[in-house]
Amino acid sequence: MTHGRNYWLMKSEPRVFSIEDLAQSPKQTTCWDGVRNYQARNFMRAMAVGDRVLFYHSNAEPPAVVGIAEVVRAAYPDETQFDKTSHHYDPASVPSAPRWDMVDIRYRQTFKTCLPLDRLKQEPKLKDMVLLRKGSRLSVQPVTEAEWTVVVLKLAGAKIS
DNA sequence: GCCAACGTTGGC
DNA sequence: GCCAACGTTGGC
Repeated sequence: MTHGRNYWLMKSEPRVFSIEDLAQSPKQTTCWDGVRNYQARNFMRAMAVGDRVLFYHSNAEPPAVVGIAEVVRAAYPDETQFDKTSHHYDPASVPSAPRWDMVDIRYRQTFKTCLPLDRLKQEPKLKDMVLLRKGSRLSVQPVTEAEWTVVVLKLAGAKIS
């Protein structure tokens, strides 16, 4: 399982954009706009086409990893930063030096049963996951290959994807 | 709806 | 460059 690819986790509020919404998007693909945190942006800049993403529902009942997506386009400028009508408009960003980037991700699968945050916390091998760190709010974060394997194979019982 | 944890802003 | 004030995130 050494594909040279990297693994990530991305959070979305299902009331705003759920994994079902992703599955029903044109080409089952969406651009991940609106990220306005430098650390999260830098992780997106480190993404490559083919990287895998755990799709996480935050502010949900229960909060949970619900499935898998993949990166289909590497980082490029998020146009909403220049759109005055956008909630994500950033007046301090200029087109000659865009401050905020986004990537495109495509749906791959929804787990038969979601993996609630509580379940992840019970797994000793996941104790160092960024998601489980106290106070961690990063909406885009790295996942190690070992963590990916535990989450996808052991807990979700899915085929590696 | 509460609030702890964290990031950002801006006065000094 | 410090730090108080403020805004946001996200579990509970």
